[in-house]
Amino acid sequence: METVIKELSAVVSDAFERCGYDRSLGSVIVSNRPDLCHYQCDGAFRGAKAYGKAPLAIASEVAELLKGNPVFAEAAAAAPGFINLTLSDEKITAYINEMISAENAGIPKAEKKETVIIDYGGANIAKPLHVGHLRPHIIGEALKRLMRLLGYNVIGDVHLGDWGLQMGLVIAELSERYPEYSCFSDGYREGDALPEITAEALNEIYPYASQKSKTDPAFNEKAHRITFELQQGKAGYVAVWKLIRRVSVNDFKESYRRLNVDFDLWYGESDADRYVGEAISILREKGLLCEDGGAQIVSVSEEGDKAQIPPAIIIKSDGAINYQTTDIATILQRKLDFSPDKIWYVVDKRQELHFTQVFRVSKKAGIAEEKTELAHLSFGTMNGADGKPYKTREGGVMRLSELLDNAASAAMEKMKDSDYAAEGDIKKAAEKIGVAAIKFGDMINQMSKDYVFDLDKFLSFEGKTGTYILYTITRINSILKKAEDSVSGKLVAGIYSQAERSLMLRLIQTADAFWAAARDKAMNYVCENAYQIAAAFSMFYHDNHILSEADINKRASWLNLCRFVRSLLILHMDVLGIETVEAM
RNA sequence: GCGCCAGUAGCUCAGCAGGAUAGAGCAACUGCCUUCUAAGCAGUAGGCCAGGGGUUCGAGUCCCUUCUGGCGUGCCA
Repeated sequence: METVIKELSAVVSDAFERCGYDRSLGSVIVSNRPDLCHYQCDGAFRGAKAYGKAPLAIASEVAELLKGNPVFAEAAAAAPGFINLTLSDEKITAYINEMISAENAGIPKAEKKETVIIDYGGANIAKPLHVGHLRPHIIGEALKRLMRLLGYNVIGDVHLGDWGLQMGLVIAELSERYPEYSCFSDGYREGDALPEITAEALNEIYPYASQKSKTDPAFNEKAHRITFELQQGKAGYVAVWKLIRRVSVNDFKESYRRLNVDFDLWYGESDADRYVGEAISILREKGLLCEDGGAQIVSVSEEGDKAQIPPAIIIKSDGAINYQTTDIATILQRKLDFSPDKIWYVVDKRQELHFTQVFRVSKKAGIAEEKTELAHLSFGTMNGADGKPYKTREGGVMRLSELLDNAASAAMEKMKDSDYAAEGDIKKAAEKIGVAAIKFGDMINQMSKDYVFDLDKFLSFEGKTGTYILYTITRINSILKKAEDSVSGKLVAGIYSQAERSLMLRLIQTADAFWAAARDKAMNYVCENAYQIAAAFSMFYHDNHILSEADINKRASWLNLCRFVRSLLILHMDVLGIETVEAM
């Protein structure tokens, strides 16, 4: 299937061409005057100058040709030069019938099955997940699902932050607390006992060590040395590091399970370590590497830069590598393993300069091929109601698990009054509703902007929320359950009401919304489309009583429409990585 | 200082390659449950799209500029 916009654009472009105009003028958009028409074309304005004609004259000529087409109930030129297109009920119905019988609601797939690596998550293993980790995980997961649905070969990599100074800091602190363990000395042998480490302990140790390094130069020096020695493979440090990594990742996985987030690759910065040597040799061979103040750097300034961009530091003066180096080595690794067409990084916008440096070095050195798209999909900060980075009431950083608990218990509270939720499933459903509220509430915002995270707003479960979508689905479930006649998934028979028509017009925009989301890497389009469908359904539901409908055909048609709306909403939620509930 | 990003209703945000009358949710006010879940539906009110200049037949959208805010700015990640 083709999306409606593509299909209509082709029809209108043909008409422009037959009238002697350039077919590029025939692009169609969804009407912004739904009172006048469903879709519109503004090409006559653009053609007016080139052809020396009034826009309205061109529009009229083209509209005249479109009039006979059964796709349209009406195709008319409107002053000062719009072409207004109203679809016929037959066309709307036929399109939806096609969607119903097609795979994935007929959303077309990409022409080429390109490989896309999405690097998202990126949590630092030195400490547990906090609310700041929410965005990269859920947005990355949703993008992965969207691109996969659209026919791309998508690889999600968690890319843990596990190879930098933060590890040196934690190990240095542990060595001072547990000096008796051999892993902190040269005498470590494989199998020697290691200190007990829990995620809870890391939550305290890392901030403590980080603070200490700022006031205690000797400790700071030690942490840097340990970082270097770890990267050199010193056995005791590697053993402790592996333990920390295991403990943290296990802890992360619990939150990932709750968030419905999963990865194809559980790599970290450390996994690029074996490519660091080769990456550095390439930089050296190409003559890009130079020494500066004891460090090995690569200059990245280019003609046309508005400001001097600082060089990438490949080897620090203390001998250790930093995360620019591991990110460059990771690009090399990915090229060798997957030869990706695109690598997308879902990372905080504050790292923009870092990625500019990494991308430039990689392209200059040929570590990334010229045709490979390297993109930093930056997201904004999650702020509290005061406009500053989100904190708990006590001023601390809220753990991600705590946030999820809060959302689940608020949903639980609400479910208690429900007559519908099955007793045993309430807890499960409440958890899903809480997660849906959080994820939808986040992703409906344009990702690059900072946004205000208002917990109460998410937990109110009213209005334009994930809960609204889930609620709409449960209402449909309820109808379908009560409709004893098992209507086969056959076709919609006709259009009986305005609310129904509006709903159907929303449904047919889905493929365009998904493709626009992929084009702009904007999951908020998918959220918005889901909301619009649910809202249109609610109106239809309110205006038409389905189960008491006496006309057999009408009733069957409506039930099928309900069934399709449900599956389409579930498809939206699935792309967003949000699970739905049977009843609530 | 320089660079990047943002500024749309009281609040939180949309506005998907410049199109016709700028939309939604919340909050406020009015209605609607003896028929499918009221976590809903319908309605009222609320805007010099930060200010100024430009490009265009047409600007919230593009360009310049001022103001305000956030972030970044060579050995943290």
